[in-house]
Amino acid sequence: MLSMAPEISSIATATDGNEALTACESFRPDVVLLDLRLPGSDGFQVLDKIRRHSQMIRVLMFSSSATSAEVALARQHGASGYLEKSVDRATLLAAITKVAAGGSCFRSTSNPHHSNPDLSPRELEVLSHLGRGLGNDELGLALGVSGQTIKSHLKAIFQKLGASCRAEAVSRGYELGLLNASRR
Amino acid sequence: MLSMAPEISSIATATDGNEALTACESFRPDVVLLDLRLPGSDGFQVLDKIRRHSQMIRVLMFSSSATSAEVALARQHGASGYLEKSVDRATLLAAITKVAAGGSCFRSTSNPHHSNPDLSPRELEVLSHLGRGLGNDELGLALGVSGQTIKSHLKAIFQKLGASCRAEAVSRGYELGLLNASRR
DNA sequence: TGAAAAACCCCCCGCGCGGGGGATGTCCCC
DNA sequence: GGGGACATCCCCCGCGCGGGGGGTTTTTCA
Repeated sequence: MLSMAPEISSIATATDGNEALTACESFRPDVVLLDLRLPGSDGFQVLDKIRRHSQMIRVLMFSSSATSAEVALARQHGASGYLEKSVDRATLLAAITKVAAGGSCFRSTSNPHHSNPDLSPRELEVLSHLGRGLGNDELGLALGVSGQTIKSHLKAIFQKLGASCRAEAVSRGYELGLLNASRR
Repeated sequence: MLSMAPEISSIATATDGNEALTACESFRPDVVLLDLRLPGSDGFQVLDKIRRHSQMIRVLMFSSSATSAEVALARQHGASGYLEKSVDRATLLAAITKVAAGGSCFRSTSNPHHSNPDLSPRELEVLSHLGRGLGNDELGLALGVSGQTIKSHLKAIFQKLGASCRAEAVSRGYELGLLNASRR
């Protein structure tokens, strides 16, 4: 996959953690694609060592499965992203270039058009009220629609933002500049 | 506190002077936060050994109390700063980055300007992970405690922030400056 | 040295959230 | 006229959140 992408040069490969570490020292890559399950050692340990050795090297975790706990751990340990191995070529390449540019990429499997999460006006309005601690019905009351409608909007919001719950949607709202702490 | 600061990586911890010394040799940190009262040895002795071993490593003394004699001693022995343990999060982080950049920080008493609904360090850490869409058990996994403990912390967080759910807590976190959108 | 705060863990329980199916009507634009 | 995005509304269902109790141990600090 990588060899066919003109904007990416695959400069080294490794079959275990030690190889990866020595390769990092030798070749100083911009991005490391790191498997979680490695022969002999834990992927997170390798991640730690790479990060400890150089903050310039950005690490993209690459695993066959993605439990949210593992994704959180990866983020905590300083990974720049987490991808399932099942992702398609375009998603993988996009993730690598994004990470290389200093960005992060933690959930991209289901939503290929995540670069600009254009929420509809109504969805933005719902999002802006999410941080008030209201239930679906109360929110519906505030916006003049039924609670079921709020649920529908929320489903769309979650998918577009790559969120799994209201709290994450709010967080992403702030991260993406859709929400602003000063205005309320 | 440190684990939540994106610009700072806590690369090692030590429980006594010897551990600190070996850790310094192994990890070559930019800055060492050094407690004055250490089990077995005097903090100043450890400070001397670190400085003797490498002038590149800058040491920030960290003590529960700060007599002016101790502060003066710390300066004489080559410490780059002296902080009381009661300092707030912002002061500590600012001091570390300043020292890392080659500066020094010896002012003991700091601003009582503390309008924050003071969450405990652990509560702040939990709050900072709330926007990731993790459940209580997953969150506990990420922080190394049980899901029940997360629930307990959340109860306290909700009460202190006046929030009724995770989403509202995240929102208040951003409003109060406890969370920052620029962390990645 | 002792009280207070913080961190940790456990129980029960109701119900609302989130995820899976749908449907309908309105715009707009090709 | 038909396709697409948007907005509205409905069903079912599992389970995890939030709220109410109860604890212990460790750390902090006066």
